[in-house]
Amino acid sequence: MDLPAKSEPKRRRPLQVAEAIKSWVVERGLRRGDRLPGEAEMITRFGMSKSTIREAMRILEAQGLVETRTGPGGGSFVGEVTEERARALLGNYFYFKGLSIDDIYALRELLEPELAASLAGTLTDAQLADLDALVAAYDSPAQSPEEERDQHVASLAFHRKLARYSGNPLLGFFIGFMAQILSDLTVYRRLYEPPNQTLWRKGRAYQLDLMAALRAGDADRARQIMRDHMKTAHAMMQDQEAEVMRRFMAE
Amino acid sequence: MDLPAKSEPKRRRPLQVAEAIKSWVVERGLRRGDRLPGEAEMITRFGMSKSTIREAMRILEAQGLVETRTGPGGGSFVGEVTEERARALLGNYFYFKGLSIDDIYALRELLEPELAASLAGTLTDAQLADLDALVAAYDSPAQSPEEERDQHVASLAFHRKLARYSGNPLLGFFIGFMAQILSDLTVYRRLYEPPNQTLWRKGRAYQLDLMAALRAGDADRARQIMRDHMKTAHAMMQDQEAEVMRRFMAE
DNA sequence: TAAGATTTGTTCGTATGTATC
DNA sequence: GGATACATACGAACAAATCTT
Repeated sequence: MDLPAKSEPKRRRPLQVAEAIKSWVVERGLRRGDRLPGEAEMITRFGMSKSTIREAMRILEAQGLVETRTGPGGGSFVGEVTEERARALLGNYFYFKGLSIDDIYALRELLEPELAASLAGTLTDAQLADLDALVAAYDSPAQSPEEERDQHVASLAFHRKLARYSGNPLLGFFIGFMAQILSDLTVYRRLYEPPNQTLWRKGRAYQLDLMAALRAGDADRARQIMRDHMKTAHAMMQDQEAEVMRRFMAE
Repeated sequence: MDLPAKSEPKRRRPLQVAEAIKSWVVERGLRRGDRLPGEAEMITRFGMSKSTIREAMRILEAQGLVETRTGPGGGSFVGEVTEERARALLGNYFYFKGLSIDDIYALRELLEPELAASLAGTLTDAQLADLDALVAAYDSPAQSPEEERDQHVASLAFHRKLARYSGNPLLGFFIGFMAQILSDLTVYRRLYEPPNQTLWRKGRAYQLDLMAALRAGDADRARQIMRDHMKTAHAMMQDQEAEVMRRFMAE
């Protein structure tokens, strides 16, 4: 572990220590769950105080890179950054950016159809069953605004799950991120009121058609269904206030 | 500012404080540069020790949400998350994910052409001049592997700049993120050796054609040029080792 | 330039909480 | 339950940075 030169200015030491530990993890190719030196050892190795070391660990924890446990056998461990945390951290960036519904849908309309096409015929029975379970939330038309909202959130969960099943981690993350934003937005404001029977019928039809195409391995049809779906969803939300993300995402 | 109940278990207090401060910032709609209470006030407000408060501030700093300065008039301030930091934090997520060249180009081929099309005819003279300056790095064929590498990095900077000029922050970030990964990768491994005259001619031709289409406001042509460009670039890198991102991104 | 004021940054000793055996 | 091993929290003293005069 590189100690920052003892002659370094006596400021921002926690950050320096955090960066040193990061490099150390990379150099050794450490994996999730691997052990890091304990507080006591860090203190002697870096020649810095307990507080400084602890602040460094908080930095790494905040980024999701380490996890810490107390007790015997405890200590700090390399911690894989979860998708949830990555979404939250990226969400903080867009908090200040004034994202619009149009911005999000411009991308969804590009990406979601390709995702659907790429998944056609590749899903396992277990995965298909999971998706069916989410579609089941659409079984009957919503009787109240609350139910309508729940159905919309379930539909976004459907897209997130599709995204996770993608073999492409980048595509999966980008789509999951957008679904998360829309999902939060839907819960925050109460969109989609009042309940709308025609809308329900359409939404359900899309999901069922898509599942059929996915099972059949018909990529072109899956792509086309998703394209139509996105257009409809976009049109539906278009009237909403333009600016989203006026708060930080949950961690 | 919500104080976590004093009866809370005596663990993870810095994290609780950090979350409380986040909510406080959101509730008040604070903007970049707005002042946060000083250490002394936090200590009394939360009834916690200096160390705990400081660890909380390190957490927020690590996420890019606050900045801190010493001295009179100093203190902690709301700090807008920079694009650079957001890229680094998201990069940490993909560090563990084993991203492949194909993953990245699958998305570039979808997104970059639409970016080019959306920018056609919308750029200011100053923006066009900035882009020209980057194209100038391609003026003459590379004489060495180092020069070749510099040219490729310059070309990725060209794409990052295009992305920044996009009116869509989401599209801009996604494209910028991918360019950053490829740029780091190019510097890290020494791809594209030995120098290749034909490649240089092609790369230069793409950039010039694209600039012409952007100036002319010809969206369809810009899209098509970018599409071809992506296909070529993908093919060029396809032989490279599949796995990228075996280190953390620079902050 | 220098001194003083103000605010964060760092240290260290002590005490406490928590999980495992 | 007691012993052990580890992180967690506290607070007072001191260092460093930076603004003002």
